[in-house]
Order: sequence, then structure tokens, then C-alpha cells
Amino acid sequence: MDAIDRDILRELQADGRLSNQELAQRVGLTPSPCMRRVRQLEQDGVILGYRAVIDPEAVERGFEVLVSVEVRRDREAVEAFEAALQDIPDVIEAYRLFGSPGCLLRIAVADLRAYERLWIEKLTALAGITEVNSQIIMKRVKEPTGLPVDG
Amino acid sequence: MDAIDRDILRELQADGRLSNQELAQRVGLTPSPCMRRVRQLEQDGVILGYRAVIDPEAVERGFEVLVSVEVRRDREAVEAFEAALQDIPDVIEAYRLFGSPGCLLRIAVADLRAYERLWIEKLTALAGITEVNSQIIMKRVKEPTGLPVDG
DNA sequence: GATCTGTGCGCAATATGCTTGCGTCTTCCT
DNA sequence: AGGAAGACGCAAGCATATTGCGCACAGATC
Repeated sequence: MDAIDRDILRELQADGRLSNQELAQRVGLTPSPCMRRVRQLEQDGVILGYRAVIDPEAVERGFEVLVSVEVRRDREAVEAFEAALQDIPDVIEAYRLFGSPGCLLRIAVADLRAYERLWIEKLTALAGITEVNSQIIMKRVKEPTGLPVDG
Repeated sequence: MDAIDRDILRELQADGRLSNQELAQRVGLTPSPCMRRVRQLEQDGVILGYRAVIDPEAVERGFEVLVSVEVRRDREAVEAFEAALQDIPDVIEAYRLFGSPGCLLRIAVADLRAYERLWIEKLTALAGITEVNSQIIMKRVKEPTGLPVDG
């Protein structure tokens, strides 16, 4: 993992569909060794995959909410809760935290009405929960644009 | 935007480097119309881009922290704060919220030591802040794997 | 109910880019 | 200083992307 590899990571993070030729030119290599490096990075698990980024509005997911959840502090409740999360597609992302809240969910739905329905039908119905606190996102201040690659 | 378009979005979200041939086969089309649809989705802004997903551990960013920040409630302070965030690469993602906390940051650094340095050098140094609360992520319960595409 | 029109599919040909084997150079270790 | 391993660049063969064209289907109009 040298400077060129890091350049490759930066470029592919910005545009995952860069052609090998273009990528090679940008990092100062010819196509052959460039592709070998990419393959190597993929095999080593440095590059986990490639993903298209979709506009949430276009697929009716423009309304995002952060939900703090407190779960009863016993193993069964936690495991059941986390398993249940997997089956709610609206839950985009979930973290278990130290301290309070015990868990944070990021949820994407169409609008406030859709969130109300999700809240009443799914979230409050989850077992072992002692507290639910919804916070609507006013604005995304910084877009997740990938990890910084130092060096 | 019909059922085939949604299939395309699902497939490309799962693997953004799918060849057009393979993609066409999966959604039940021949390569030509399939590529035309993809181009259209790109032009319409439904597909915002493509991105390689990198293992945070491999680039020294395996230690993630969620930071709640309270900012003084005046326009200048908020704008200065949000502008300052843009210049801290360790801040991967930032949301301005209704209610409390006023702002939530997701931060990725190498380890606890690196976070301590960031905290003391950058976070506490930000102007207009009234409260900073760091929460270390114990576990990512649900991986962000893209948006669900209904239909 | 027939015709017209617009939209979208599939086919085929061209061009582009990917992929692999091989020779050469550098670098590091002994 | 010599040897070996790793990485680069070149070139050839091959897969894939890309474009223009003809055709079929659906909706609207008369």
C-alpha cells in the first residue's frame, strides 16, 4: 500500500466507474499495472465493493430521521431488537453505542406521514424498548463522500 | 421510472461495476435498451454517481465516533461552525437537527489516541459551541447498504 | 374500428477498452 | 557485487460498450 495505491483509492471513491485507462492516466501508470493494483486491492479486501449512489428523493426516501432508542439492558432484549431491525428496510443504518442512547437508527422514508406510520406500526411495536426519541434532520451539513485517504 | 428501472437501481446499488451485459441479463433486457435506461437514470439525476466502498480499517479509519454538538443559536455561529466542519476531513458526515442536539457528526479516525487529539485540537477549538458529547460506536448493527427501492 | 404517432425494444456493426503473457528494469537482500 | 523478486510497459487477442436502424406495441384521434 503505497502512494499510488492511495491515489487509486481516492479516485475510485470519487468515481467508481472510472475506466481503467482513465484511472491509469490519473495515477501515472499504464493500464496493465494499474489494473493489477486494483485487483489486488479488491482481493485484499481494501476495496469492499462498488455502489451506485441514488438520489433519495427519486425513490421516495427524501425524509430522513434519526431515532434514539433505549433498549432494556439484557442480552435477550438486545439481540431480539437488533434482529428485528434487519427486517425493517426503512432503517438504513443502525449503531449500538456506549452510554445513552443505547442505539441510534437512521431512517429514510417518503415523508412525515410515512414516518408516522412506521413509528406507530413498527418502532413502538418492538419488544424490549424503554424509550424512543425521533429527531428529524433539518439539513445534511456534510455529505458522506467517502473516507479520507491519507498519505 | 417503471419496474425495470427499479430493478436496475437495485442491481447497481448492490454492485456498481456490473457490466452492462450482465445487468441487462439480470433485468431481462438486451444490452442496448439497458444501457439507454442507465444513461437516462444518470442524466435525470436518479443515479448521482458511483463509488468504491473502502474498508475503514485498511485506511486507518476503523475507529468511529458520533459527536453531539450544541451550537449557539444565532445565525453567524451556525454558519461559521458548519463552514469549519468542511475543513476537517475526519468528519465524515454531519447533520443539523431539530431539537437537541443541534448537530450530529460522524467521525472516523484511526484509534482512541487519534480521536483524543482531534477532540482537543479541532473540536473543542471550534467557535460558538456550547456543548460537545462524544459517543463511541460499539458496533454497527446494520450496514448502510443503500436505499430500499420499492415497487 | 382503422390509422397515425410516439415510445421503446432488439439486431448488427464499429469502436473502445479490458485482459493476459512476456521481456525489461529497478530494488533489495545476501 | 551478484542474484532474485517484484513491478512496470508493450503488444496481441478478446470481451464489452456504443451507435444507427428497423420493427412492434400502445394510446390518441377521427
